[in-house]
Amino acid sequence: MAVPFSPLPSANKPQGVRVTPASPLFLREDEIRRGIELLYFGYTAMIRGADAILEQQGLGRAHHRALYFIARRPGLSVGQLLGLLGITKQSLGRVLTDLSARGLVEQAVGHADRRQRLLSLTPDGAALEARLFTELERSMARAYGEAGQQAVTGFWAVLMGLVPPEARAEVEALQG
Amino acid sequence: MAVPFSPLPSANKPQGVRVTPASPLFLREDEIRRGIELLYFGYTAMIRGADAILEQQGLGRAHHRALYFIARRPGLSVGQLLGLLGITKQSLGRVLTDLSARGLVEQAVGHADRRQRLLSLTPDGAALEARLFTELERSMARAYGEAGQQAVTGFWAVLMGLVPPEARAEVEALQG
DNA sequence: AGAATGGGACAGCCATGTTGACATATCTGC
DNA sequence: GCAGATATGTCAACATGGCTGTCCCATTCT
Repeated sequence: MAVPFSPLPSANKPQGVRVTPASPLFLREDEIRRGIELLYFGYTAMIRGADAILEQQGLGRAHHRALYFIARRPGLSVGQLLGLLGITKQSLGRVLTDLSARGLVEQAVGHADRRQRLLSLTPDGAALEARLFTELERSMARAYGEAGQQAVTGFWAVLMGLVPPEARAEVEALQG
Repeated sequence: MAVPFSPLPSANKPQGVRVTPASPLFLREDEIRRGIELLYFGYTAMIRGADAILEQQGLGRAHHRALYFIARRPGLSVGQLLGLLGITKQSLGRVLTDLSARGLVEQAVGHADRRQRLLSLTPDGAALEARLFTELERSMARAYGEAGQQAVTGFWAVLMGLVPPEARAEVEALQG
């Protein structure tokens, strides 16, 4: 995947973003609220980038989430995807029906367990997911680059801390 | 506001969370995807905590967001809230009508400009917002505590980097 | 006075979440 | 091999919370 900086920003020094560092009393209400707000605005800013592409395809964010995870773990089962998204069978069913009807997602019968339907992207689906990913990547790479390598580690650590401990293994597994 | 740790965790050492640090090639696709996924799971984990309280009140997440920002900036105008939420007048109108009808939000005529409606929470509204905030705080404080002070600074820096530069001033202003 | 602005309200549409019930195919344990 | 559990799909119905378009009123600005 293309690295959208050439040359790479020097890895350890924050570039454009200056944030006031967390104080030693970083559990005060103000600093908690700062985190809540930045998480809200940062999250919405990141996903908003893909909306134009989705709209032009007549798809929504729910379709994007499904495409994303199928791209990330090709061959995952419907049940696994359900677990990742945390929605109901019906909600996901509509989305998968749409994506199959448009020829973006394929289903294969499970090898070990023939009840399972293993999901993967068709070439068209993969192409669309790549376009969508490029949008997310643009935001995220800029933020990483501006903040610096060390900040990225902290970013990951706090976010992983937000995930309930029971659910962390699943997130890690996705990234193995 | 109660700090839910006593004593405070030592401020500089990550406690419970171990994340593999970002590599010097931290703009590779894998590390971008890791950020996207952690942002998604972290964000949803944080807000999910308040859902039970909202449901028991017959309110939704849209109501929560409005309550949150009115609590954060009492006396803000409808237009300012509209700008923060990034939704349309109609969508916000429904929410504000609900909240006013339940006696959670009050509107006062603007002092400088009498066309404006300045929003604030009633005592009941403030009490509900405090309960909701406590839920978010619980997640966030745990994550901060596990990750450590330095990680929190990095967390902020990356998130601020995700916000488009034109919008950063508004986020900062909220937190001034 | 006339235009622009802040806010409210109508009707209606769409995406995406929910519950509950039920059907089918397949697997697992006894 | 049969009984029960599991994976998936599907139907109907409903709620939330976005959206558009239009119109209106009060107020402010020029």
